[in-house]
Amino acid sequence: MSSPATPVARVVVDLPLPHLDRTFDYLVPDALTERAVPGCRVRVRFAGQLVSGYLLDRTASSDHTGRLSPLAKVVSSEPVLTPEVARLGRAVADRYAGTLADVLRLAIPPRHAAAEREPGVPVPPPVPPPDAGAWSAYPTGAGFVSALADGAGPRAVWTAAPGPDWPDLLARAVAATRSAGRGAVVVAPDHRDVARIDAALTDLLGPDQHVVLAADLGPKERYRRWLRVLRGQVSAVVGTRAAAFAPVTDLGLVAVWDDGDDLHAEPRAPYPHVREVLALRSYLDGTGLLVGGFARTAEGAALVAEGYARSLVPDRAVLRAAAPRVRAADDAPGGSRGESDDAALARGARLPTLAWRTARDALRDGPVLVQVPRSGYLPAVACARCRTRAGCADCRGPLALAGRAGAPACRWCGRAYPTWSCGECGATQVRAAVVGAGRTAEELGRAFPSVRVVSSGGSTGVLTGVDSHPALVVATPGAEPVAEGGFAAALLLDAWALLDRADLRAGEETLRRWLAAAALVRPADAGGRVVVVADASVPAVQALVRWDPVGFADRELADRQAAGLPPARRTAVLRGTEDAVRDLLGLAELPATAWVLGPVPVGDGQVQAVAGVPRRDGLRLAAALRAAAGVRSARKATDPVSVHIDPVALS
DNA sequence: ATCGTCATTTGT
DNA sequence: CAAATGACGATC
Repeated sequence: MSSPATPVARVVVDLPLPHLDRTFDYLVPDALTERAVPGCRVRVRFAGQLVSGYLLDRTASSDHTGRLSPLAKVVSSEPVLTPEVARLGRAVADRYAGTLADVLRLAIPPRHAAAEREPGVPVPPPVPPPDAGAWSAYPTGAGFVSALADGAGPRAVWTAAPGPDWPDLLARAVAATRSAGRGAVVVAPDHRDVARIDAALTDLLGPDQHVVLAADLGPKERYRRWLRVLRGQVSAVVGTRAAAFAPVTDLGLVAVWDDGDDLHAEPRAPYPHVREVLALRSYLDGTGLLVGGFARTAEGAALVAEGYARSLVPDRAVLRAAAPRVRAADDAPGGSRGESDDAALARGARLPTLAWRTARDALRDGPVLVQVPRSGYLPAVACARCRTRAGCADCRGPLALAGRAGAPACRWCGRAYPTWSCGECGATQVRAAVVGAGRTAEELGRAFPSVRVVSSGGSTGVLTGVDSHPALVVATPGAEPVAEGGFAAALLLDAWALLDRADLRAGEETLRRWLAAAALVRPADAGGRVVVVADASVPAVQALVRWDPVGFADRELADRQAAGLPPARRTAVLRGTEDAVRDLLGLAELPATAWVLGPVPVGDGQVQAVAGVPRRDGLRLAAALRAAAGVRSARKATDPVSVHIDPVALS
């Protein structure tokens, strides 16, 4: 028996230390040479300990000058780390100043040996090209779908027309991709949306062409389904966050629905965002990309602005026909002089008269959605008189109350404001943005005594759907059920609580939630009405009234450009003890274009610093921070610094 | 955790 | 001036 041609295994060790984020060479013993295939899980002796890893590939020789240790064990020959996912994982780690091992922990589910032993399932038959369906309501929609059916990789940021069609449109994009013999990945923020897309795919293609990957399946079922994807037995995947890394063979399309939802932001290091992972994937593998939602994020607008993706929007006439009539009612409840009966009742419900009348009239025709804010947001600080959000004069960050009775301070740059005056009206008093949500259902019940009131979200659990009978449906954002035949009306309440969030994306996030609720309402011609209780001069309110998420996103992007915020600039938020953060910043050779704010205390003995660079220097920023983290970890520096690139909430 | 490297100490 | 010792850093 001669020795094999490739006796060396390049191994990624599963350790979280940045300075060990590279491959290590091991000698493949003759006894393991058959089983030690590229992509398989292995165990190796590393610095005296037995650690897990992935065999990246086999080579004839090693650059390493010292002696090579033997591979200790091949855990399984299943090639779970495909070359595509290895490359994607490397790119995601580089983008987010993280390690490949950390990304692979997100991308590859834990092994379940019993699931691995099970026999495969038959590959489903080919799919015929679908017709464009409701995509024909979009001037470039049919072209997008037919490009996918031709096996091309079109890229689009899609702003969906209101209504219940969107899962079907996603399913048609997947079907077109499958008809070209290629695979697809669709990621949605939560299980309800995954279930809707799953249902649409089943309607269009039957149950066998796709698989649902979700975190709540249990380890065995999760791994079983993931293996079906890995083994090429199924080529269309719909799922939550982690599905973005699904090892689909011959991938032709990656899609994300509602990319503004925070659930798309991974909470574990290195904190990658689904949209960014999929955009990278489309770039690396030349696949189609579909970034969709009723709203458009500034990041989506940036993909269009830089020419990476086309804007996919409904024809203006179609939009007019599909959207409800939206009006703004300002905050003041009830009428003024010579109060009518209506106004008195409205006052009891703490509703503007317009909102109350709209609900009353719509309740003759069907269910009415009432969107109320979730409780528990960090209170930002606003002017006590005119309610304008208090912002930092230096960096435009949000002001928040530092302690119980402390002065307002900027949450980004730390500047304190012992005295403050409102830029709009000159008042010097501030108030915390108070969130009052719980009482709403109760008060509405009193204002509409004969009407059924149901709740969704919060402590009551989430409803998926309601029937077409009159009812008040009180829901928190993201928990709105679908109504059979659409809601007759929606009231969007306590807008200031949403707009006051101490967050860079407050306006964008507020509009996203409003659009999601308003999209569940019947078209204007069918009587659909929406009342948003907010000052009509607020840009998010205007964008809702005119149903113009694209214009809003373009302005948001321009504002962020002017303010030097993501996505125009790439930012890194560093958190840890003061010594650790200063140590890291001292070691990091940041690009010359970088600015640094802070560090400022964020409580718990931790501080935060923010570094920003122009977008084109983003990889350099991440590389510098990762190198500095590597130096620290090589020195066995204890107190860690978390590095978070372009966090969703810059606060 | 363990091993190798290299500077320093120690014994002749 | 060679062998022994130990601090340090890399870890294949």
